[in-house]
Amino acid sequence: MARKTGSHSDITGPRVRDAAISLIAEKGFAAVSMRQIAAAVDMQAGALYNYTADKQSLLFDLMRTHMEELLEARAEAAVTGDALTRLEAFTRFHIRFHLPRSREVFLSYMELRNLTPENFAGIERLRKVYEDDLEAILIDGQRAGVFKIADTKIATLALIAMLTGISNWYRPDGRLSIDRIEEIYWALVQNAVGAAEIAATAAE
Amino acid sequence: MARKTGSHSDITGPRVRDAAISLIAEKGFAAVSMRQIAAAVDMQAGALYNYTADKQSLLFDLMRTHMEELLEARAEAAVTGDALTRLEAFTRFHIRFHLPRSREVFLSYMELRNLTPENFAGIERLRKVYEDDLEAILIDGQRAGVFKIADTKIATLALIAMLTGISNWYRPDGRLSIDRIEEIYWALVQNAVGAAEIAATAAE
DNA sequence: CATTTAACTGAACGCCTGTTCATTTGGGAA
DNA sequence: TTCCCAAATGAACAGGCGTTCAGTTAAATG
Repeated sequence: MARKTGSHSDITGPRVRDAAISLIAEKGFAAVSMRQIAAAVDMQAGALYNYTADKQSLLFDLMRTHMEELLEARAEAAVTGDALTRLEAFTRFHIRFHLPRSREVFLSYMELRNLTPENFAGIERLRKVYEDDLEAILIDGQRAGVFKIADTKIATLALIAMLTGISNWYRPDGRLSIDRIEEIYWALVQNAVGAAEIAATAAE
Repeated sequence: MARKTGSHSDITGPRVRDAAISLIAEKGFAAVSMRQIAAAVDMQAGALYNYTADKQSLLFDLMRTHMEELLEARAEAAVTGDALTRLEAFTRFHIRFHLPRSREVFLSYMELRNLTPENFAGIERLRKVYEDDLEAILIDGQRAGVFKIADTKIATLALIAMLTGISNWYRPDGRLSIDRIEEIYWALVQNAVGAAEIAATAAE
């Protein structure tokens, strides 16, 4: 046996990537073998090398693609307006983008240490773009007196950690809908940056 | 060669555990071999089996010990008083306990999926005790009208994710001291649960 | 329909894996 | 000082690892 009926790189390529994402998210990069990935798409391990140079490149490609899709989606969902409006847009975007991608989120946060130093630097650079996007909003709001933040850099990391943590417990069939989660976290974010406090004070 | 001069299980045991924590935190459980751990303490791989039944038990012991030390330290640092006071104590305790234990934190959050189902259940049970501790504080404060929280369960997870995220960027020689980090995060936590807002409203 | 090319197999490579065990040696007690 | 046991060694086991490649088959091209 050799080439399979109906086989096409356009079809097999995405299937390989999808199987790799699932397996790596479940077991971890180091714990998943090329033979396991191949078996998941009903192939022999050797055939995977039509789709990736090696195992390391496969991991990097998955993570880079995830980060690029994140930045691209964020750019498309860009919003203008005051800091509070933009913070709300960021919060809701983050949740809506990440919740349906629990495998990729898991993978991207867990497998950084399995990247070579060069590949790691590449991913970190993309991650920093996203963080800077949020920090710019916080700095703006701080300057406008709308937010009350002790340290915008720390607040950025704290908010992203809080929001990304949703992926650790969210289940599509769980107690809370995505809409409800958005509302709850938007309230938490608003409070955390001191926006609610200012609002209450202004209402005096 | 066989038994080494000055060798004692009381000494070698902790050395093995410490080397295992460092290596697993750095590379991940699946990526670290028993031979690598043994080499870090200058032994042969076979000798490790004087200290652990197998590789899986080693991981489980490391994680269980970490969680038990967390719960024990938390019990010792217990504070009575109103919800705000106890929330502050919890926040500061969490930071002070976790910051010097970045390896264990990393390991405990990353390697859950490498536990067998039974071992996983054991660790999750301990984790839940800690989460419930925080949620009890939030529920109390909510009832007393001191906190303004949409969903105490979610707020619990959000706060822990935010606080534990510190371990991802904290460096002992970094820009911020532990004291300063405590202050910044206590302000964020206070805000997030709506305590600051209540305070501001009351000051009208 | 003939030819080329893309997609895949299956075997092989050297190396590493967790774990076991007979054997050896040092430490502590009698 | 003799004895016993704790604490290691180092070789061996069967099996899995990432990766390569000659060979085979289906699809695409003309």
